[in-house]
Amino acid sequence: MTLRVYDTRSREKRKLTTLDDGKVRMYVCGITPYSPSHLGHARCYLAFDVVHRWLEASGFEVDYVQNFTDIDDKILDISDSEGVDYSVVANRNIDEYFEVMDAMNVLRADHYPRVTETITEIIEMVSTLVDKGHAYVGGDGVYFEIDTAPEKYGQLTGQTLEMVRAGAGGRVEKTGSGKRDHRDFALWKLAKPGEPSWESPWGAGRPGWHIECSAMSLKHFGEHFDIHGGGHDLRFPHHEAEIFQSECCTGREPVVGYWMHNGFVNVDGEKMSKSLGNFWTVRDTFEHHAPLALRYALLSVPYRNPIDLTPEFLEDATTHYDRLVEAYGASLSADGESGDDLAGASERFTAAMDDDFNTRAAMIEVQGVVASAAGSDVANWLEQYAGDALGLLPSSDEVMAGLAQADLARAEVAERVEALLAEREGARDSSDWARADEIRDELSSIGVIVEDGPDGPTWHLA
RNA sequence: GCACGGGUGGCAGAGCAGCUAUGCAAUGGACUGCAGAUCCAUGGACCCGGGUGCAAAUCCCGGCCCGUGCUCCA
Repeated sequence: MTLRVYDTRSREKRKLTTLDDGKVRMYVCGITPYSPSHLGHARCYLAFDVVHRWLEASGFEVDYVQNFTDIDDKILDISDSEGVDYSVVANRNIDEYFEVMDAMNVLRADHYPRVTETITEIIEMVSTLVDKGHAYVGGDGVYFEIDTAPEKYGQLTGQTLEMVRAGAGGRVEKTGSGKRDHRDFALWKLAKPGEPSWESPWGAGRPGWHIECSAMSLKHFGEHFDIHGGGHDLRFPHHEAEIFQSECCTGREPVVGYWMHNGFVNVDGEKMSKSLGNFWTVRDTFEHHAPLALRYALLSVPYRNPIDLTPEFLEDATTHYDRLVEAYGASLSADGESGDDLAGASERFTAAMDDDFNTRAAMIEVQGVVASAAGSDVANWLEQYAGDALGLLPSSDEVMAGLAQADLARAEVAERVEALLAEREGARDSSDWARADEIRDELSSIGVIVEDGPDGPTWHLA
């Protein structure tokens, strides 16, 4: 089996070969914590959580770094309006991020560097770029000069310098007053009065948006690393800017072996975004769907494709997720094996995941196993594939506790239900359907669902 | 406008050259007083027009349509 990964830069799936055999260095652009996490964040970090898990399942040692952009214009806007320090806003949303991601079984990365803890390295990197002539000091900050490395333009998006100039029209003119060329981008922004700032050779200020990722990856991984991930929208300008910064700083290229970009979450066919006002936070979604059901939904489309989110889509996923947990619970409680041959499912699952992490195809195999008979072998299979690899299962303790609780709840009403059912059977025997249905309605009103079968009625709690 | 990606059954959504995708829904049957659940079965799709193949959702060319990027964004 060969793991193949789609690389945005070469626009093809390539066998994964890493700098050091058996080891993967992976950097994923993290959030700017100025608001609670939304479903777009969930999709991204879920996607890379699966990458993380599958790389480990495939025997790689993974060093996973994900940053927090904890100082930024939007954070400052909010901290100003609330009259609190920027760190209050950032920390609040970082805590929230971890809470919702934990709930969705997202494994922790190895490092979560923050911009404000990487200032020294950022200043060093900017200094090097200035020294090498790739950056200049403008009136309001330090800028990277695109024309010093024009050959690096468009590696991820295919755009040329001329296209960007023509296409962006007048809109870019207003950004960055100290730029020589509108395509240049800020490495260091000088502070305006009252803004939080750090001392630098160019005056007090803070880092531009792009430089942090270059500085952090250099700090943690060195001049080259294997996988760089992020949302599709980050390809330009953010990731192309990183290529400029990192490669011009170290002189080593390419800085990244495989660029991976996840597709968007859409609502009614349009990108979900704050500016369109059509976004849902992760927490909102938890109101109606279990965290792992949401995970199920977001993994049921391959990570590169857009997901068009609808209530039906989420309900569908919830149905499947419930079935998965039910099958897992039944298999945990089962004596003996199912007798089904699960080898084919394992093979197809592995082939699917090896093909650029095709979670959709892999989950079809999970659905197949879910539909098979209960047994300890099924429980083991589900733990390995649906659980460890896809992160879709609650712990066995949790599932067993859930079953025990359900038994308890059932026991509490059992006596009364059995009495009513006995009366109903009497009514049915004498063909008194009105009375029988009346009793069924009564049971239904206290949350008991009655189902008649060949061996008499069975019941369960709604 | 330019760049990148996509257009598959009622819906969601895989497949990306030859073999039933799958799920939900639908239809028929079994079971049933009815309902529900379950089981079995069935139908139904590849945006349009060319081209290359023995063979094309699948590759190539040309349209049309949609999304994203070109400005902060996962």
